[in-house]
Amino acid sequence: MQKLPRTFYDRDTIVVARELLGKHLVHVADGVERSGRIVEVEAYLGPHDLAAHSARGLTRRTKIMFGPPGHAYVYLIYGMYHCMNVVTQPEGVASAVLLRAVEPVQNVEGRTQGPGLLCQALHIDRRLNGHDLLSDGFYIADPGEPAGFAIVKRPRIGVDYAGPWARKLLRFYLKGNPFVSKP
DNA sequence: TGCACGATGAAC
DNA sequence: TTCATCGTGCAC
Repeated sequence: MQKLPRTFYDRDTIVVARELLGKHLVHVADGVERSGRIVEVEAYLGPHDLAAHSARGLTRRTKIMFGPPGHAYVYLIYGMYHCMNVVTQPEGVASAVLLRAVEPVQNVEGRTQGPGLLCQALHIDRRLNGHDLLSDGFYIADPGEPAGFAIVKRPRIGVDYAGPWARKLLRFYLKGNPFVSKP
């Protein structure tokens, strides 16, 4: 299975988000390799996107989003769940793709439909924040499946406070897939 | 130094 | 609809 190259992430965030669907997220922890097929994502376009953390500018938390593409941006939300993002576009452009749901592939226990559950099932926490996704142990790969699936566009979840940005169709998922968090 | 509030999920 | 639970960002 081919690991995605840096150039895959160094492109327009919406393009990267759509093309991440069907790819496999792989994480090796405690000698166990866990992986899931990405079925739902959301694009966050900094710094003008009011729904993105990067809208507040460069801070200690968001500095990863401003960094080079192909790195993981993992943060704690509501004090109890983690969210996994992939940094996109060149260094200095604060944009990322939130992984919202995966379909279990290998060594996955529990549910994976939703950003918090996804991280829990694949043992992802904020120790992985800033991790290079081209390294061994934590990466995204192309399983080489034929691109035959339909993609659905919807507004993002949980960002109603973001005014006009809340209504933009920046959430993408595989049509009819049972592992999508909110069809 | 203090405090209001989430890119959530599960229970009621 | 409500609540658990805590790091972050910004006001004092």
